[in-house]
Amino acid sequence: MVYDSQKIETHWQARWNAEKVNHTDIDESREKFYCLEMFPYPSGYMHMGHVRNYSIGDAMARFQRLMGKNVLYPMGYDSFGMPAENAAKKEGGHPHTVTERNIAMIRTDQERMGYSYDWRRMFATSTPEYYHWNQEMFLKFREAGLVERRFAPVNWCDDCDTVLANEQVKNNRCWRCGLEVIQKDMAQWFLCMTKYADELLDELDHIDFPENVKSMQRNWIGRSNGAHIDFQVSNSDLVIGAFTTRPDTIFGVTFVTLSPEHPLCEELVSGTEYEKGWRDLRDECSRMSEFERINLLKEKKGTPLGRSVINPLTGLEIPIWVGNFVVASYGTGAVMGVPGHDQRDYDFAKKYGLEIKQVLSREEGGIANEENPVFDGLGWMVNSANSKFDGLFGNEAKAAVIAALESDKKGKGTVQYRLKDWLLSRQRFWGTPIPMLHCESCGVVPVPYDDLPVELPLDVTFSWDESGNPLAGHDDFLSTNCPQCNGPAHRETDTMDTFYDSSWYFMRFADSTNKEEPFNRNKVDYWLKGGVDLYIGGIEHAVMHLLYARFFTKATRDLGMNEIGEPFGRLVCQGMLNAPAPFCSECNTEYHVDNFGGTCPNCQADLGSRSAKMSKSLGNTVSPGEMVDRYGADTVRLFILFGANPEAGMDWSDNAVISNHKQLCSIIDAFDYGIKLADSPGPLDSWLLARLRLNQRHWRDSMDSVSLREGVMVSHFQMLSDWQWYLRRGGSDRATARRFLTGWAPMLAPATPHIAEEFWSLLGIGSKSSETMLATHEMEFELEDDNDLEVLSLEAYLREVIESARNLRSLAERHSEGSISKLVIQTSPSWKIKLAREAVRLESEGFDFKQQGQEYLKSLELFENEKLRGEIFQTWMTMTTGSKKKRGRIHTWNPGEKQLLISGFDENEVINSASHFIASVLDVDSVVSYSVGDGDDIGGKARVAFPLEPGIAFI
RNA sequence: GCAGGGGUACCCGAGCUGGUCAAAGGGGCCGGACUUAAGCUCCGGUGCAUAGUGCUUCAUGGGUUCGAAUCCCAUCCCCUGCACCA
Repeated sequence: MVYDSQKIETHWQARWNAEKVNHTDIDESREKFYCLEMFPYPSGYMHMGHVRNYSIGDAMARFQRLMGKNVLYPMGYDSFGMPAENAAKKEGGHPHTVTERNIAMIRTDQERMGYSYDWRRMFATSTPEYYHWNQEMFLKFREAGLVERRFAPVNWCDDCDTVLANEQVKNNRCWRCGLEVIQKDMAQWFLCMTKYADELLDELDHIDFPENVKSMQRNWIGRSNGAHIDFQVSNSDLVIGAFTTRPDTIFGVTFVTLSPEHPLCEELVSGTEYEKGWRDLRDECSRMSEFERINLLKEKKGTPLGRSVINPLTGLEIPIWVGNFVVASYGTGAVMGVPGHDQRDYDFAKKYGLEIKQVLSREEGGIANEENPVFDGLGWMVNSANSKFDGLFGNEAKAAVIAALESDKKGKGTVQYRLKDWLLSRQRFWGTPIPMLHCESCGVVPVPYDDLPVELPLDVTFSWDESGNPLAGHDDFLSTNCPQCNGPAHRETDTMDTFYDSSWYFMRFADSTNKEEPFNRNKVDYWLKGGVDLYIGGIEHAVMHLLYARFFTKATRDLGMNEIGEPFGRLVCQGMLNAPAPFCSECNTEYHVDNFGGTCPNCQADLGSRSAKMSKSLGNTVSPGEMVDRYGADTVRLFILFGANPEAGMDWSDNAVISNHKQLCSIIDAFDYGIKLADSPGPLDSWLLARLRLNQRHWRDSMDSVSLREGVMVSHFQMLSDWQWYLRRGGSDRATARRFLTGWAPMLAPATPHIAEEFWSLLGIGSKSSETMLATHEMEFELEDDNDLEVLSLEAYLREVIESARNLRSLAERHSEGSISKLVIQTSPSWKIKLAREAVRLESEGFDFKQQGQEYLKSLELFENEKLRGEIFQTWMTMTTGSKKKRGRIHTWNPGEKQLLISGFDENEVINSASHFIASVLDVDSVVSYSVGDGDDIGGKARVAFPLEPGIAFI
């Protein structure tokens, strides 16, 4: 068979399509499997990262179909967002046009790869058919009290001309364009995600996510238990609330520090000599970029406010300061200073000469001394103003302080989160319009359900000259009437964050053509029971998308729309795809591939090469289309899956791609040859079929646990090398080959489906209708035979003997004068075999060789032989207890070898019947094997002959 | 600083519920066969020693054990996330 990948692949893609083999619907009689890849943004052609993502998903979807599961495997497009707007500006068109074109491009690429999506379910989020339901759910959330419109300082990106959610700000820079964000006060729409903070956090303990993802989400939610403590300002009604995780240190508070932006500051200092100091510090902080402010090396700075507060438990007055290290947005923006037990407070107190008080002891009943670095662990309370606290430890101490505060109404135990509500509104065009109106008399009013969807106008022209949101200047869109008073009103022009779209798309896939509601509850409950069974995507969404989607699922559950709770069962984060890039080891910098072979632009050193993440900026990308044209989709898929397990990073290598292509060619040769064999049963037939059964089990286990690399290793490598061994050993039977190939073809399907389907039809099994195609085939596994162990072990024994002989051959050459022409093998004498059987039998009965072994040996008739007695003893010990260095053979023989020993197989027979083969493999003229004593002791090897380890001599 | 994940032979990478581990598989490199010829295909080798058993190896140093790549402790280094978070 000539391997024309283009022809084979397009042929089968057309057939699968025509026979609708990938369509799935609810089938309660079968176990379901929902396989999903993270929603792609259609930015044009598919890139290698996509290829990796989908090749993993498709392999798993196909595998699960072979296992008889009812597989939901959909694809769609997350098509709202900025890039389409920018592209439209560039071209002077509409984002809608750009988006439709890009979707067509990526879909063509995906189809060419042979991914087995149920395309009937495909949708794009930028269509009114989808975002209609975004809007409806928004209104439902609002009715449930989950939507708020608040005036709040928000993160603003000037380049993107919009606000950003907290999650979308990385190192104070926009996650999309990298520009530094600034703070702006604006009225914005929020989704109250914090109401679900506890559930989002606690459920992580029960989800099958990778640890690093869980860890990132825990960090992000950032729950800390502690106390809110009210400090009354002296001679005033004002109260400063502070959050602390260490209420047990309350008696060590010697000052209170406010953030420079704290609203009370101005009131406290205005008109006093301290006002200037505060204003200077505040202005300095606001001028500073966030990057400078979080710089650890930066010095702590503060200024007193000239006022004091009262410690609620001691009644003592302590000064109020302002500190540049206090973050306004965390907790209350005020911190109680405990320099005795907090390093940061200690440094601050030292610098400004504030009092330092130790109130915790390292030992029970001990005392507390000033230490630097400070003691910030849990300890026993000492020096409390109220001695009833002294001696309390850790959590007990915290609880006692909280109880005292609560009874005095001066504070309470509380929980603080780092997680903020989800800032939903964006001042952009290409997103879901927020379905709200602003009425002059009624205020903010929701659009009635019947008037949904609020559609984006298509008669808008984009250009770089226009800044801001085109909706704000579009009168047809803007002006409307208030549904309550029928007076004039204008529409909300903010649109939704696109993460909203991807927060429920996995539920829409269960029912993507529903025109009455977002999705039918029964369908979602069927497909999403236990969550998406396998979700594959990048680690970059660990916090944002995965957290939003989890929140959404819980919120819709509480609206009665489903019963799921957690959207994703098993999550797999695929590793990076790397390719070589020029690298300067001096500057530790990678450069564009154009610099290959040149010198470092910075230091002029010769550039080396290093693997780096594929990126446009380095130019080290590889075009999937080009690779598919050259080698075919199956080769690209095989390379991707065999290159590394899904979670691991992998390096692109042209050589490896070529060698994978060769591997496919070899597999084709195997099928071509195997299919043409004539009836010729032989001794190797049972071995080949036993290997098939063993390989199938390994393969199934590996695939089942998404260890695709191991799976492919069995299906595309081990199976071939077993087949080749069969042929080398003279196997050549039609019926055996057919059974083997029939069992093999389905194993090839997950990674290389086209070639597998081709084989299936070559075998004459498939291709006639959808029922007989491999794509819909449910795999049957041959039961493992009781004899398999022995059959496999016999051949393994032969390979072991050949292996040992091969190793000895080169040594033997050095010691022999002429050239080597003959191999003489002496197998162990029968008494050694008897001992071995005896040892194996006893071992299986749990016999204690250390205690009773020698005595038992002496009881044997064999031991009467005085001439052999020494050797018998030594052999027995080697078999049973072993030496200091090496354990007894009864512990190192594997089950198969033990089986061989017990079965009483004849080593000489095995070797002699394969003598021609052994001779050819070892390049000798003849091979002869006999038991020690039945022939000459060549080379004195009788001595080393041991059961399963014959003496080997070359002459 | 906190948290998560790592450090295995020339490279990538498995193993890591302790013994069958000088350590799978692939790449690279070396050798052989085939061929007119190969960058094709097949076979073999790839820590050192060696007519087999021996020695030294799985970041470093200790420990547990009859026995450690695997378990425990400490140290060093790398990657990722969070971070003057109270």
